[in-house]
Amino acid sequence: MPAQADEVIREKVLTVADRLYYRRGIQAVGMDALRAEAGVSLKRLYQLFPSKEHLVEEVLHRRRQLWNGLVEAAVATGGTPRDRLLAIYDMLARWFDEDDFRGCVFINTFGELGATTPRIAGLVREHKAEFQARVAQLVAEAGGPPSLAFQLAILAEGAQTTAAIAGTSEAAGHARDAAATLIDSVLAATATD
Amino acid sequence: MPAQADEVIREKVLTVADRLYYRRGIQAVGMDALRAEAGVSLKRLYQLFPSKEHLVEEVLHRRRQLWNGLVEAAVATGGTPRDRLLAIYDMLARWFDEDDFRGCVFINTFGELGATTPRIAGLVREHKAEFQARVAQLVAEAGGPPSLAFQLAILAEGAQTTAAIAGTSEAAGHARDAAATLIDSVLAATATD
DNA sequence: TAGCCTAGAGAACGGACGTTCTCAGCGCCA
DNA sequence: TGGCGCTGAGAACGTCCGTTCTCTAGGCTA
Repeated sequence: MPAQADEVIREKVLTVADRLYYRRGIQAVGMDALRAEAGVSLKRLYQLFPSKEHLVEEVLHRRRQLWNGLVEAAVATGGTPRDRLLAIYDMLARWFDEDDFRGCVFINTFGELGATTPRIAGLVREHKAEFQARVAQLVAEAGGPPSLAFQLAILAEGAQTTAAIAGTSEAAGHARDAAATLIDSVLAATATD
Repeated sequence: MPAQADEVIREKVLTVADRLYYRRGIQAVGMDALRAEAGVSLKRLYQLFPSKEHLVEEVLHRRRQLWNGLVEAAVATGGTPRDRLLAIYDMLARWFDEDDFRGCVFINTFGELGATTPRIAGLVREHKAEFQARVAQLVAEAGGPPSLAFQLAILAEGAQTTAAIAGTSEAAGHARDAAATLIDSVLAATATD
């Protein structure tokens, strides 16, 4: 048996790394813990990923795609542009309620490594910029101005941070309510133009 | 000369630790770097603080008092309750514009140590709860409901996170605008009751 | 002046971590 | 069958960190 195909092992390692990093923090999870949990030899680990930093970057890349998928799934529910924007906060509420929720990976990673690892800080910045751009697109479809998109993105960030630290999911509902108020306020104003 | 008084050295160490921890992250700053920067012997360091964790807790305690002072100073500018609430976001804008701004210490520390050090996670939670309570008090004085206070607090958190990651200070202005909209929306609604 | 207490400088210790190396075992092809 | 190359297991290496220990020098008291 030629061991498992590289791609399968890669996925396994990335999945395990994502779970452990998210639960305990990146610096707290050594390559050896990863090896043990994933059932892979250290040699193979370093064949697949040249260094821990490369591995971390791939984990973040996967998280980014996962996040984008969640956003698109929420937005795809259809309805009015207003509904589609608010669906993002409903998605947040479901996420916050998961047992192992511990905040936004990117915010946590920025706090842990942003100061010492510029590459990682850049990845986090790109991810957040991408989300902001998506929100701006949805806001534009709703006929709202870019400033509303900024406000809605800030609400989403604040909800994630607040839910993580407080350990409760209620922030999602409050953010949703605030978003609805902001959207309606702006659309009412433009409607009267 | 009996060396400097303990209290003076304590302050010096705490000031240096705060600066280095904020700039580089806590785990990235060893006790030896602290010793070098503060010009104190390791012996004295461990006489003043029994462990690194105790030192970190004191640094966070000082940051909490500093933050509370900034909030009170902003709020003390007077004006209507609405003005006093919005003054918090003006304070944020000034803070974000400082050269060495790198986000909220508590959010960063939660991301770095929250998963592994429950005591520190607790301190962060307490700090954020205290801020929320203060906002709730100001909202109550403005005649608004507790839900508005939640929304305003989420905006403040989101602004801090967004400004830190993006490296720009514009989030404060957007958060302020959103806060004004939310406040006016609620007060208009209660005014019609 | 003699002895003692304290402080500072830095070595030392124990452990953790990222990364590399060794070595024994096993499949594969000539 | 015999050797080659790859594999996994884990030891080893170099470094760093939190914490403690040692040693030396100097000032204060008697």
